[in-house]
Amino acid sequence: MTKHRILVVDDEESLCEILQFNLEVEGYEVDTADSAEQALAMNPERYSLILLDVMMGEMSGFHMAQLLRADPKTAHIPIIFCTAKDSEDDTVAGLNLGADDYITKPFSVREVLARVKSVLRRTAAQETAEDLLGFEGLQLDRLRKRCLLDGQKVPLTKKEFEILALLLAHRGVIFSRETILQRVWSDEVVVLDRTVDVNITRLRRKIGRYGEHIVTRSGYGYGFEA
Amino acid sequence: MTKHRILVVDDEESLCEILQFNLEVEGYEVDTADSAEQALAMNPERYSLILLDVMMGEMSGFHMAQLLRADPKTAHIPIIFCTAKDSEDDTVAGLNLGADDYITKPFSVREVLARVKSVLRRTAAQETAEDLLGFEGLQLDRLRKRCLLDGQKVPLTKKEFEILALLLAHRGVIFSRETILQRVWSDEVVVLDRTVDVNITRLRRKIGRYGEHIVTRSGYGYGFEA
DNA sequence: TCAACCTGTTACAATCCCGTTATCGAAGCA
DNA sequence: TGCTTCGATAACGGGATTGTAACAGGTTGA
Repeated sequence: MTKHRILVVDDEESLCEILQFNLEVEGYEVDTADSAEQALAMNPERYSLILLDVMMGEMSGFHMAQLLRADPKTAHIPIIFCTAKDSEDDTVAGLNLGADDYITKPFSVREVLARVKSVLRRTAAQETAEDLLGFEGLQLDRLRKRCLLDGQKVPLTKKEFEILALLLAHRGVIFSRETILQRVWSDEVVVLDRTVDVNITRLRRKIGRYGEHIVTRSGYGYGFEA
Repeated sequence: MTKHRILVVDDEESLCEILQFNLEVEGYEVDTADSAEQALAMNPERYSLILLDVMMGEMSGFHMAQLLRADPKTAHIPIIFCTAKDSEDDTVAGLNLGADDYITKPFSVREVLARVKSVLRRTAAQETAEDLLGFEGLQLDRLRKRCLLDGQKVPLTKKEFEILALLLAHRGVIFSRETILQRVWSDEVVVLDRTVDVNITRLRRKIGRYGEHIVTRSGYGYGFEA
């Protein structure tokens, strides 16, 4: 398991530092931003968790969360809200924007660490929860890293397997090449987006008649359709 | 959303009780059976999910799954297998019987809950499409980048899709060509505003009788009207 | 060490998207 | 009727997008 990267967004600099220090002690890689604008400018898609202050200067944390959710590159990233207010309205609104948890200020460092750990564990569990992905005679077993076509083993390479798993786990959804690169390749690796094309071609050929279920939406990307 | 009913089939009574208790805490309605025969006798078609032990007395879980799949009344019900063995043969056979997931014993209660939730979400998600934009028999699915006319797929190009999405999202509003160019094309790209006309024409033709709902306001622009 | 395999890049062909242009019709106005 | 303006539409073609074969560097394993 690679190190988790966490982005802390709060306009109180001292708070950012405290959180950064403590999270880094726990073994996370941490960056901080003191405004939503700054945070959005530093490639939020690279992080596996975002700690977000609700009350900030220009742009509120809620608004930023909305933007993150609207972009397919960042829509899946878990968000923990920090809020000083404990009015129900705020909380409810925040949760509907896809917050995965929230903490009310003032909070103890211990509390934050617990929430972070819990959210990361939960989302990690979700991603591996569906070990079996299938469509008719096509079965993916994520535990055994194996693909079966009508009960017959089909040797997929790692990349092919991961791409098919991604598409199959979100049947119907169209993923851009960029998103596929980000989710299947790690963030650090830089490859051309045409690489995705080539892997899709190889994948299509290997899964026989299900190849045509991997559809191309010109200008958008690829998806798995029934 | 009505409460989900879950049937737990396992010959270990204590295990049944533990699962029943925990699933009920999570808000599910749960019944248990200690044999495949008993389970089949209690109208399995009433359940939305079946948790099935592979190794049981007379009839194996696999065999029971086969029977469930053979009956159209129960063929659609998702099944999660519980198995102590992890031999390859068992798994392969299980997959072909249409298991939606499997868990190997010993398992934690947390793990079971996660799988149940995940499988139910997946099967439910297939029915309720998100991100839908529609007017009567005309549907736009933004995630799938797809347009349906009376349930029939209509192949729209990217530009056509984006324009229709814009108009449909703001029904009744008249957009100037300039605004449409700004929103659908990016700001950098420079094209003649007559280009919009042409794309509108192509779009109108493709969406059949709904073409006339895209109205022209001479001197102003275009909009979607009921 | 060699062979087999994985995988990113490149090149080229095929497709089709879509911007431009030209022509025509409709509406408004004198 | 003649003129002008605006929009509809057909047709063309350049260029963007995609599919795919081939190649090469890297890795793995015997």
